[in-house]
Amino acid sequence: MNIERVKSQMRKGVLEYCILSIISKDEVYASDILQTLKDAKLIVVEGTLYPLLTRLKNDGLLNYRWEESTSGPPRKYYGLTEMGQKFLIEMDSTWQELVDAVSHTTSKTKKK
Amino acid sequence: MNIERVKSQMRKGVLEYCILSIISKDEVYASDILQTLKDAKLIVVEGTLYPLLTRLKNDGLLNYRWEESTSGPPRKYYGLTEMGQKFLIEMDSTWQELVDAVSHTTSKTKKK
DNA sequence: TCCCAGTACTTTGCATTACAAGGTATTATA
DNA sequence: TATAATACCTTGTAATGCAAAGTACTGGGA
Repeated sequence: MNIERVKSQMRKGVLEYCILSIISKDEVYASDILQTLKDAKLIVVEGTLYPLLTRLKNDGLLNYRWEESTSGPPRKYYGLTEMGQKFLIEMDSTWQELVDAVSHTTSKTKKK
Repeated sequence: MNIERVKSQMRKGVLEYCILSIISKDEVYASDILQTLKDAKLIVVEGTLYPLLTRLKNDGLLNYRWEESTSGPPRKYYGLTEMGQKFLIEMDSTWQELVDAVSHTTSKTKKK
């Protein structure tokens, strides 16, 4: 048991939420997402992100278009589907409820 | 993909944190913990909680003492070890950092 | 032309763990 | 003795983050 494992565990739950949110703001491709998450100190690696994007796409929350790049292979630019937008709104509340629940549970007041 | 699965995923990461926090406030046994979590709308079932308590105990964050009950089998009352207390403090920051990271990532402002 | 570096996307295998479901043990009551 | 209530424990499954390795496209230099 170490604090890194805990951090990783906590990240897990919010990854999809953050990724959908990032995509909702801008059409982006995988490396953009990695960079944005890294800027926010949410460390994620390729092996995590790609399968997750594929999953979200298969679930109908995302779609993408190929775009040629001048410096390498073509990129997949992702965007939210209508369903993805609705889902994101639900996730907003879900996250907020969790934050409230945690702050309730961890408040300093003793019960009893 | 459904919102329930997402909720469950988000819960995962904070369960240990919440449980340590609950135990830090009071010596409690499993049913107390379940009730407290339920009150905070963090749904957890026995099959989740017991293995988790055992894990935290094996990691040296918790200890317990048996106490006779007047209405059934004896109960395990859990308390935090010194190490558990230190760990809880680290988890406080970890959680706060995550909340900040998420709010940063999901803020409405477009980058670019 | 052939190789190499850089970029981007994909796949495989593993370890962790929440949960459902069922099991064991103790006590009180009928 | 049953039965019910309470409490703790175990097993099997599915999901999934991550490390590591693989595939594929582009452009520049020998």
